[in-house]
Amino acid sequence: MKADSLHDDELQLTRQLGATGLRLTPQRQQVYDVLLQKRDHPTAEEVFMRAKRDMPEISHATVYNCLDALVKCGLARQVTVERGATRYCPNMTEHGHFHCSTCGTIYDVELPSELPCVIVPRGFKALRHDVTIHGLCAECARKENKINGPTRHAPHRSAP
Amino acid sequence: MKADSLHDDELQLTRQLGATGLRLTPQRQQVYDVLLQKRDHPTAEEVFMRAKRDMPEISHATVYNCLDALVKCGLARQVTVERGATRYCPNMTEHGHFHCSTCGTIYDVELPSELPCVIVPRGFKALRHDVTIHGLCAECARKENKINGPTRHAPHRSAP
DNA sequence: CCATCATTTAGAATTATTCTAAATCTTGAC
DNA sequence: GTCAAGATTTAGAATAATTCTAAATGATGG
Repeated sequence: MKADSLHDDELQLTRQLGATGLRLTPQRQQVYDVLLQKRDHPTAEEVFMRAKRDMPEISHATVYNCLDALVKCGLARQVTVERGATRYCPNMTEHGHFHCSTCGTIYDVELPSELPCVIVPRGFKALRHDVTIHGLCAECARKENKINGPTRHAPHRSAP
Repeated sequence: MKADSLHDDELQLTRQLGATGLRLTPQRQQVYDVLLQKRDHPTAEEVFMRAKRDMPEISHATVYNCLDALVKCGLARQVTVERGATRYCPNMTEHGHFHCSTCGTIYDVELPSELPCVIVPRGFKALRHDVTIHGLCAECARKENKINGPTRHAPHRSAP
């Protein structure tokens, strides 16, 4: 299964890059692998450091180039939940992001299948969307309760 | 009406800052005024330049401080739609943002009143959310059609 | 009036991203 | 195959965005 999915990923990479008029290069493959290996929404800098372990000559500019190429060809998304470095996410299924304001961790969260349509002004052309929930992750919420005393439980959900 | 709403804004500012344990200062007032005067989602740098017109001695760091203070006390939101400088929005009513990928302009868009709940993992505490739609504004969509030839009209809406 | 704490300031420092020019690689035409 | 054209990578410089620092200023409570 592992080998198959690796093969699938590589196939996808070739196909999607090709369809966008971009070449498959060892660097782009390496950057994509890094994204797939640890899906913790790394910054470009973090991708750079991880990619260097296997490819010590890779440069900063190349990592940005590769990330941009992956975004352009539809294999990764930029994730911008707060001021500071942009993060990258290779999960291209429909999902949102939960951002813990305390520890900064970003979690993928499922979005309801029946999403309501947002009416955009006449003539505007909507292509994609991002949904981010800000709040506290379980661990940080627990720690906060210890300090401030527990509050009544709100249901574990949030609009939208 | 103008004077009244200005007065209201200032009252709000004092109240909200106070409730958060922050002081009302001329700089914070000036930065808030700048946000209210032109609601085009300016960057900190743009706020800085506009604030300087009336308050030439104001510094960069102070603008960041003031913007953070306004965000903290609930009078402004950070808007992060893409890589690069964070933008600021004093519209605190429930709304999303439309980001034109071509010209970069950001528009406030209404969100449906009946937003579905996003289920967040057990123990997580959701506090607020951001919805961004990416696409083309009317003008950029029109220009693109001129170049590529018109395509069939998609309905002017987008999930979610 | 004094002590304390918050805020502002200029500018340095740091972080994030983009740019540049040269080197390398790929591809397609011949 | 060989060559030219164009794409990609590289190191490092340059720029942009944000944060930090230490000193000065301002407000508040006793």
